[in-house]
Amino acid sequence: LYTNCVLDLLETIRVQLSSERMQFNPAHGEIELKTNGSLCSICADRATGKHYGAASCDGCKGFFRRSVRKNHAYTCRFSRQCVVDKDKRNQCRYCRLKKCFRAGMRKEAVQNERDRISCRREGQAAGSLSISVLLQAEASTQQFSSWTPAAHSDITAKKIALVGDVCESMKQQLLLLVEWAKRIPDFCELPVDDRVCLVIDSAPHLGGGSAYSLCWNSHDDLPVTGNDFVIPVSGPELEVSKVAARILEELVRPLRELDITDSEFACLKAIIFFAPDCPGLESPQPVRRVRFQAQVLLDEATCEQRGRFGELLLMLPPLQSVAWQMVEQLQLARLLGEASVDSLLQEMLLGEGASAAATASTAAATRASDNFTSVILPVPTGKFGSIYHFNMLNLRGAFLKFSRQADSEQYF
Amino acid sequence: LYTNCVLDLLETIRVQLSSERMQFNPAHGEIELKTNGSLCSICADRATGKHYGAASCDGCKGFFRRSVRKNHAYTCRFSRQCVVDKDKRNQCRYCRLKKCFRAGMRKEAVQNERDRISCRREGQAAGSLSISVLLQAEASTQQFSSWTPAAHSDITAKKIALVGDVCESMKQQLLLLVEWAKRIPDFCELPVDDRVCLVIDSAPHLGGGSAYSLCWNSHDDLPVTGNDFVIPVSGPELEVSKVAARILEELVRPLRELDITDSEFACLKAIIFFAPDCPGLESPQPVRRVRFQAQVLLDEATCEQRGRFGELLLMLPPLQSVAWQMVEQLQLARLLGEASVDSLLQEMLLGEGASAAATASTAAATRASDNFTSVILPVPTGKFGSIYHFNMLNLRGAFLKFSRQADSEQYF
DNA sequence: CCGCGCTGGTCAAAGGTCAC
DNA sequence: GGTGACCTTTGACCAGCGCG
Repeated sequence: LYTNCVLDLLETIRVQLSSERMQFNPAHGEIELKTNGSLCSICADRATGKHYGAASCDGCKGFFRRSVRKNHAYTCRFSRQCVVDKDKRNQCRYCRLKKCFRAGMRKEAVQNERDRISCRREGQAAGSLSISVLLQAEASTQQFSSWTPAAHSDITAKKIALVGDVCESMKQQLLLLVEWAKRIPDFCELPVDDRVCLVIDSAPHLGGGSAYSLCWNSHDDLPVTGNDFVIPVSGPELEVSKVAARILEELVRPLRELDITDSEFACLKAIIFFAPDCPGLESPQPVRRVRFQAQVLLDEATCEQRGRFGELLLMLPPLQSVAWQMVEQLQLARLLGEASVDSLLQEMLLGEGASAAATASTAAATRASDNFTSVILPVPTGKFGSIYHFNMLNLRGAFLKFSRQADSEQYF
Repeated sequence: LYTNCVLDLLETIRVQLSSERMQFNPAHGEIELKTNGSLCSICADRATGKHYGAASCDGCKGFFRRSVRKNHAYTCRFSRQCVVDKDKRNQCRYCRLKKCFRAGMRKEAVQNERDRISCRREGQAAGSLSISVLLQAEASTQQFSSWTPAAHSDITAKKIALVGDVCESMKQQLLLLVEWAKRIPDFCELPVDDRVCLVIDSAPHLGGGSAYSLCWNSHDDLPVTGNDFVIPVSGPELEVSKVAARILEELVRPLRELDITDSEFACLKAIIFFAPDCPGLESPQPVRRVRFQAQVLLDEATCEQRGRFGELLLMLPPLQSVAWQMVEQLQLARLLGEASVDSLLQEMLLGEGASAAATASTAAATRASDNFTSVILPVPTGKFGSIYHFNMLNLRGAFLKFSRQADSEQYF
């Protein structure tokens, strides 16, 4: 459950970061079309060719070689967001090296002595999981998402999110999560019961929380939900605002400072999703194995930047904590009768009260999922009855009821 | 404009030619002693090469750079005709700078400021935190603990832990935690309020979770508390047993498989303790810095073993989750009246109901703390009143009440 | 054969450091 | 706070190697 929230939070940050990048470089499209190969992709100086995997100038080439050779560990004196251009490229070596890696330079391309280039060593012996698989899964899921960063220019036109809107956003993210998981071979090879377990358990982390912290407006520092609502830090609903404040402070700010890449984001998402401690898991070992592969991939994706891998992994506890609080707030609001929690989401997340209204309210979602192919087989009812695991929210029970409904099989 | 370009071009060619000449003339040393090429064209000191367009010594080079960088406007106290030589070059800045320009120095050749090098202080620039500091803190704390691993040969002789026993164990761990923190210089340098925050906030994690998961009996797979009780997986109290099962499955088993070393454990403990997201923290940045150092230390302590660093960090989410559940169970038990939670622990962890009995029941703990030196200053009462942060457990409030008690200052 | 692309290396002249 | 002897980093330029 909490994993889903976390994943949702991540999604929001990722989208925001990509929109931020577009804001800061509005004309990069034209320039790169004309002088694609002649500009250094790190500092925009005149490039002298491809070096270590990226078009770059002699300066960045030499800098990268020296840094890799001497195994330098730079530290940014500011907030790891320094501008790297021709004039300022020598002002922060940490950010320059970071941009080298980000531009595609690989430290394996730096040879010592006069080595022959050992070209064909790059294999996928580490397992079937790879960065490209994760990135592709992410890209495939993106097309289902109705939300686009470019559309978020006018913040004042957006409605303020109430608890119900947050729930709706989480529901949408949940559907996308299933699609995402189906794109990962390791997931498909798991036992069907465990597949259900993982999706259900990770819902709040990836479906709820992550979407918020990622869809925040860079101008106003306000989180934006997947369905185009603004979550105000001080709004009409105190619970929602509290969560928004925590998202900004504990998740958005650190991730913004880290300036997470797409690859890193993809790995982090997989690490959160493949949770071996997921309650009710029949065979945790395969899941643990996949998570191990994912965290090793993340380590590689951070490109030897001192402490970066650790900082990214240390996002998980606050992500879990915020997701937890978010679900708790939703339940609280429901108990107080302040919001009309969608009955589907209620079943999925809160595990109480099956209602007849569920069928109607899930109609839209069902239509959206018509194109989805089935990977998770229909869940045999009653199989989960014996499983009980302490949890503030009995999600498995909720899913059981949900899966008994006729139209629910379409989600999987 | 064009003239300038031409002049610049000429200068470039001239520089290139002179450097070429030097390359082709390995015996230039003798010759240049006679010619003006080895003399600073500003002060006639020995030149160290061409700088900013003119042959000059290090002194004039540095003077010119500083003057240009800081955009200094000097004035001559005499008639702008001062003699500038090796002895008198520091007597008039105006005339020295004038002569620099006249000798051919161009202010365009002075570049922007670069990144710091600061390689000399790298030995201690990594921070005062080190493995040895952490190991020493751990060792110093151990002596206060009454529990010794060797004494645990007879598992059958131990009593089965009830909720009350677990609480008692947590209270002891809390006291040890304060002692441990005081051994870390970075902790002592924090503001007093933030020190209190960290201790209180990490109490469930370090006082509860990790203490149990690490004090387990290797023969019988049963967790053992600090005060020599066994936590049964299937015991009279269902809540306790559930926690025990999770501890074994999610914490003990993975840690046992990893075979965590003392150094790694010490780092992990510091990473958990220095939580920048700790509610109520005044200045999170120093805490984040210390945690960064700690996680880098852990990375180094894992000795390049593939994936080991990640696996260790991935212990934190389940640790947080178990700690959370444990405290929740204790509160549940208290509500049901099944256990007599020690009033001190109740205040510290559950944040409710100050009781007169607290003084009596903490007598033993107070005696034990007589030897502790005071590092955290007495907490000014009322200072935390305005701080409120959503938490399942209002620990800060609990601590406030606790700190108002007369004997509580001894703990810090 | 020769040019091209991408390695490696060199070292003048930039930079920064820190007792004085 | 400036000075300057002393050290590190930068990047324009050159050579070597594999390839089409």
